Amino acid sequence: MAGEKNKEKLILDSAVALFTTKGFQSTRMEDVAKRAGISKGLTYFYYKNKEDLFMALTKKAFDQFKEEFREVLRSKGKNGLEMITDLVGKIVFFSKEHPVYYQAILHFLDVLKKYNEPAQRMEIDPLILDSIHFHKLLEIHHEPVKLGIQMVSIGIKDGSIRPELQPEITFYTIWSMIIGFEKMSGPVGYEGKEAKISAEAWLPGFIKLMQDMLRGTIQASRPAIVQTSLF
Amino acid sequence: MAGEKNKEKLILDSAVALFTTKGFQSTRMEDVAKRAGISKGLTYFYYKNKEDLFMALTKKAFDQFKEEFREVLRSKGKNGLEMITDLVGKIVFFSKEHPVYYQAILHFLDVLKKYNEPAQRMEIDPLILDSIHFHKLLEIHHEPVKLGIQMVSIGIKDGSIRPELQPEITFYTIWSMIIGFEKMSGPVGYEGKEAKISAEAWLPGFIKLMQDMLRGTIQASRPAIVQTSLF
Amino acid sequence: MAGEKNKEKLILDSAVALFTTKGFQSTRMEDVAKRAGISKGLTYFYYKNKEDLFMALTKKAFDQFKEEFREVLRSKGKNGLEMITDLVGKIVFFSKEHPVYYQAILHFLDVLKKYNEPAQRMEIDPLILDSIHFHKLLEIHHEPVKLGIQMVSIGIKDGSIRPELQPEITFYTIWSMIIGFEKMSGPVGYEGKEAKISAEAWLPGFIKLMQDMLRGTIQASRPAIVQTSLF
Amino acid sequence: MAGEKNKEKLILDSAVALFTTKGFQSTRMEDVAKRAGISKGLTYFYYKNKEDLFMALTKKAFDQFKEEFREVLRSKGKNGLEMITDLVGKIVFFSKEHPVYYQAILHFLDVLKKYNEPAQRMEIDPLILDSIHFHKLLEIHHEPVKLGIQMVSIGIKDGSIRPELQPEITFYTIWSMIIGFEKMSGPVGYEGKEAKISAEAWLPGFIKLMQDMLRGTIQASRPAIVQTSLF
DNA sequence: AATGAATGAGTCTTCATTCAT
DNA sequence: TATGAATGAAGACTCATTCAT
Repeated sequence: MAGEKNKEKLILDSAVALFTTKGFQSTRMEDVAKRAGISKGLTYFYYKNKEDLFMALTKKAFDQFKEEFREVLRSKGKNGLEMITDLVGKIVFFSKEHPVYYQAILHFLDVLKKYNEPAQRMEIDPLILDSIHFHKLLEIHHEPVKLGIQMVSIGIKDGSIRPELQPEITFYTIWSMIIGFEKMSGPVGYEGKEAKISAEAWLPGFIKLMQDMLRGTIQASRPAIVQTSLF
Repeated sequence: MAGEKNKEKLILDSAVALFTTKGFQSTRMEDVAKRAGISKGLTYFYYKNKEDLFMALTKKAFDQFKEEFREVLRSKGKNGLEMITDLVGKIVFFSKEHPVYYQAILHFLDVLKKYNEPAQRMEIDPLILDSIHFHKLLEIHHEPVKLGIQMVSIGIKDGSIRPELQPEITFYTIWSMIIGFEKMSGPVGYEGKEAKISAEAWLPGFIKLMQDMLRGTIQASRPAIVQTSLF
Repeated sequence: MAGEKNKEKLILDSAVALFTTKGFQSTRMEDVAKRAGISKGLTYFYYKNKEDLFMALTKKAFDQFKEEFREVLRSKGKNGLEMITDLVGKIVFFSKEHPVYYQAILHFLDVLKKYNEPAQRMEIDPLILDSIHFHKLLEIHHEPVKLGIQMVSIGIKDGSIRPELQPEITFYTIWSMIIGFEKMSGPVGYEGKEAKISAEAWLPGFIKLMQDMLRGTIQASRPAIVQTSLF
Repeated sequence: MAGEKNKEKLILDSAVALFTTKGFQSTRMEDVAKRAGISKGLTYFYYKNKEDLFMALTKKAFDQFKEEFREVLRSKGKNGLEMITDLVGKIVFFSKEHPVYYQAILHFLDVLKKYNEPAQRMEIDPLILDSIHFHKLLEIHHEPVKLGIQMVSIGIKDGSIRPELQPEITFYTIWSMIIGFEKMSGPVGYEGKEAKISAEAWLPGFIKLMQDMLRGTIQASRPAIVQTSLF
């Protein structure tokens, strides 16, 4: 039937939903199948095993993630610094909207770290190394980064970012900041005796610091560019 | 006998060693016991269950982590910015020397995020919530951060850090950068066709960017303070 | 194939055999599976857990038990007192032929006692309360009793049982006697210095006493109705 | 110190309390020790193992049980039937006051049944056969019964019980009834759709039936002797 | 493509019991 | 007598994966 989603996608969507609430480990393949409205066996027809399914999900996460970068690049009338600022907002939003995708990306970075260190490569689950989706990821994982670097380059050209900065190093640093920001929203949100700031209060300050870092001069007169539309 | 370590510590050390090579999931309690030279049962005498053992390990990780912060604060003759710079180096080093401790800390941040979000608190493994060590962690996890904030304050006072910065926000942002830096050392190290920089090449640039962010003015004449002794 | 028993029944039969010789506690699920000629996992496919399996067995015990009552009621040409007498013989026989079924029934009565006492309901193993078979048992456990009460009513109508007796109280009392009789066959059979009677010698006297109780008059001329065919 | 109960008794009391609420299986030796205020090891000094402890408890149960019989026999001015009636009330009360003692007695009867059947003797837990208390029980378990038989004999002599009854068979039958009565209070108490009588309503009818059985003639004019003081 | 019964390796955890002190 | 750390056998249960149909 025309209106019927293909099974492969059905399974993936089911996995996303379940991984979101129960996590990868605690989600059973049987439940993935049940939620997708198919049999357990069929799941294994489309995905070799649980890890393969997760790698497929990770691949989709990267595709979606890259799309966020593309959208920023497509936006007209913005300088490089504004693009980067937009991007930060988009990624923070992305991590809230698609927590599983975001976690999958982080997980892939961990695997990649081991993969790039010959001594640790053997510690990676063989099922992951087997997955065709993992190998696709090895090919494409840098694409979002490439787009990000492009934004920094644009910023340097249009003067919104300090000319002496190296685009690669700069963008990697920006992404680092973002990744860490997400991790830190746990302790920051703690309403206990000693917590001073909340996650919401932190974001503008965080973005401003990043902008200062990129601009290199303190421009108190010109307020920091902060998205508020997203939250 | 004087040379005899107490069993509790023996177990913890064994767990650290095994978690390092095999990971938490793949490590069997039986192996932890075996490596510690004791019986399986005794492991459960000292730690309620595997999660409790991991929480104890996490507690130790935080203690050790805090010690790194303390050491930096103790060092005489350094201004705030230098302290922060030292700290970054120390943490990067710490994550390499004690990867399990570092991972345990990151894992705790994830749990904490859920813990602080009432809707997600129930998604946390009950065994974790049961652990006395988890509750100790809730009490002390902010201590390293507090010391870090202190460093920023010192930097502001001694003029090495821009006076208009808010210490809390600033330090959280710094820590974010560091956490992200570690995560990103995976893709960065990728020697594939498109990778431009290596992790080693990134660190100095990363630190310089951070310093620029904190100093707020570009001081081309005065080179960035970069530890090289650590690597 | 026609001759192939379904697995569910195979497991139950295996459990009956093993519980008979080793008891519930000492029987391992793995052995149940092995004896049934299947894998351990399949056992858990059909029965949630060991308690669930035992409840399923108990359900079957009640069904079988009820069948004994039905058979007595179906027998033509017997008055109520003769029916009751038959029933006693059948139950005594049943307890010898299917000791596990009999024990399961007694065990269920113990659980039921707790279940009916709100303060003790929480002392029941949660796995039992979870079992769907337990809830079926709650629905049907009174059915054999109902048939027994019917027999007493028949006896009252046909004059073989004293008219002033209340059927419910009377039948419950009869069943009590039977249950106790089984329990007591232990000490009675003791061939030690002080034991006076054996279980075999007791049964006829036991039945006669019961009949006297029901008839209410001593009819020395008419001998007591005792099954001898069963033993 | 004079006021200090001896440890042996302390342990036994602790066991009684714990077995009452959690049952034998679910009670851990450690908890028995803790509640007794002593160490786990000492428990094993006084009792060889858990089964031995339980057999000691059973022995105490029989002693106490026998005391109930003695009290009835000591009471002056009662005929045999009245004594039996008193006894029933006392036992029913005993089972409520000391549920663990009562269960221990029933459990012993089950073991005894196996013990008396050579083919099943090997199915008995060897630890039970090892227990010195078990062997004491083999010596004394018939004592309460002996006293009960005595009561029936008295009843026959004083004319309150039918002369043609055999004391042994008769008393065993009475005890059977009582044991069964206790078991049946579970289903009887069920307030569901089909339950006709409650446990409280049943007891008087039960006692009357027993009395009718013993007396052998219906004496409508002389009301049944029913204890009410106990409930 | 699709099903779901069947498999069995994998592990945590409990607890009665012992023994050095 | 008394302690409590230490042992280790025992067993329930899960779940990814397979395969006959």
